[in-house]
Amino acid sequence: MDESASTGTLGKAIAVLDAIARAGQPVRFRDLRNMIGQPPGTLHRNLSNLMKEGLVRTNPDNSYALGYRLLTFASAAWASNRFREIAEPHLRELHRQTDETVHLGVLEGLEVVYLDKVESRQAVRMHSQIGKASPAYCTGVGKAALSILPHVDMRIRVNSLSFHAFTPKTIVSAQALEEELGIIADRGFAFDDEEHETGIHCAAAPIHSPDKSFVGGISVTAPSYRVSRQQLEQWVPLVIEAAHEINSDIGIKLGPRA
Amino acid sequence: MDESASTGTLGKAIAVLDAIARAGQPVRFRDLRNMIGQPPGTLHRNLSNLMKEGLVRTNPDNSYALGYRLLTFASAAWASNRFREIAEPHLRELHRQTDETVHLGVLEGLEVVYLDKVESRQAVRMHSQIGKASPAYCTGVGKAALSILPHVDMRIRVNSLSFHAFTPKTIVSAQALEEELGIIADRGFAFDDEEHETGIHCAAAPIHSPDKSFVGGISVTAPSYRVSRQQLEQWVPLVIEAAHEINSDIGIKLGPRA
DNA sequence: AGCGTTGTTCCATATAATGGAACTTCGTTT
DNA sequence: AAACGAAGTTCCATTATATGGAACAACGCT
Repeated sequence: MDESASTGTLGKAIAVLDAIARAGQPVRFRDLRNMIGQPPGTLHRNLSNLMKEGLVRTNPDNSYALGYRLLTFASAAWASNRFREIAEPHLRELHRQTDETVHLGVLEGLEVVYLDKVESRQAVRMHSQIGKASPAYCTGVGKAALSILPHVDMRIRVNSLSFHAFTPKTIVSAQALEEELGIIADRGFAFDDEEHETGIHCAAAPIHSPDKSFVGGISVTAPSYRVSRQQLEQWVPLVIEAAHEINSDIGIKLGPRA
Repeated sequence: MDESASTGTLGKAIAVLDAIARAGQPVRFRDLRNMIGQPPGTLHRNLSNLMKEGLVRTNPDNSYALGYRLLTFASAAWASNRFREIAEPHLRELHRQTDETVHLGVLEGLEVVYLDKVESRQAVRMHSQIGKASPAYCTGVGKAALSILPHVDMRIRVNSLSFHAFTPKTIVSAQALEEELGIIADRGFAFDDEEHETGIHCAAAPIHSPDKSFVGGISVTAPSYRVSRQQLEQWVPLVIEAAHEINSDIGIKLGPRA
């Protein structure tokens, strides 16, 4: 695709942040050198600047990790997000109806970023999923969102994907995905049938702002062993209804042009 | 603090992000111009670059908001944070013992950033507090953390504070704060007696890595109407014990030099 | 203790940011 | 609806900053 327009100095600095994020654990200077080919002097200065800004911190063993200020930015981003705010009561209602985990996600390029989550038992990590980015092609929310894109846009994205078989059921070809998206577009909802994680399936429906500047989806997720496919199918009308209400609310609360 | 060393281009870009974050709502181009005095061309390019990087997004009405990628970075920062991970079971235990809200925070300059939270009823917004930055001088965790800093460092920070009386009980002078921090340092724990928010008080204890590269605290917070000062005082040993265990675990799990 | 590796500093050069000004677009008023 | 003013965008010569090779320092391993 056309990534022609460069973001210059900022891009290099963010590339460093991104490398640290992708590592998923504290990384050493040399690891970063291997991940992004910046020369020592440059990398060192980038890290130094990022540290001064609080976006990167060091551990005593000279390993680098993401800084706490990122949490502060994310907190602000989350708290001020109107779409999330509008969707929230509907997520709660959907959760009340199903007693299963409900997600709100937004399409960002080829990925879905989860904006909110309501889950039954706060069992494990409540917030761990917020902000998590997952591939759009193997998640319910992602497929639902892709399905409502203008055809040209959708094809461009589908054709720039590189597929990975997370499970035996993961869709791994552009043709198969396009076909699936066509079906989803027609019926207005998507299933994720253990395509991202074995034992987990979900039903999802797309949401969007009137002008499609915001495209995402909501889903009800459950473990296959506990919730049957039939049960999931019975929830579809609820998911769709919630999605429609969110769309309607966005139109009302953000104005007709939103 | 000595912020003398500039972060150049990156700093200007982050200043834009920060301005959007501080606004707490979508802002227009002209608002940003007023907040940070960047000339139109420069501001426009900064915004444009930040958008290409996914750190800023636009609403249809040309207002700017924080981008979703910030959530992804924060998610990674949170998930990979060893201190938080180590503290977590102790936060849960403290919560089990008190049945009130328990916080973990880290000192960042003059502020406290909340890294984790365990609360009784997941009533309102579970994650809303994670990543939130609050002034160190009027929060239990903040005062506890400040109290264990080397004296020089502490004085520098205290003297660069600008105080704001959030409530009638807020400490608003460097002298009073230093005195309070001395008391806290001696006894090893802090109270926040409605200093940040009327009707909310808490008991806190400092935590830190052996080399003080990480300095923070934990607290039990409760509404004054429901939990008396006496009750809070009875919890102090529990808070201190949890803090000691966290300190010990950090020493063990991150190695003696951590 | 010595050596190889990892991380840091320096500086002439190349590159990207700067910001004034001209231009376009949008929203508002008459 | 047209005209006006304000908001936002583009352009480009100038200036400031990033670049990265190389020399240097610190660390950790045997």
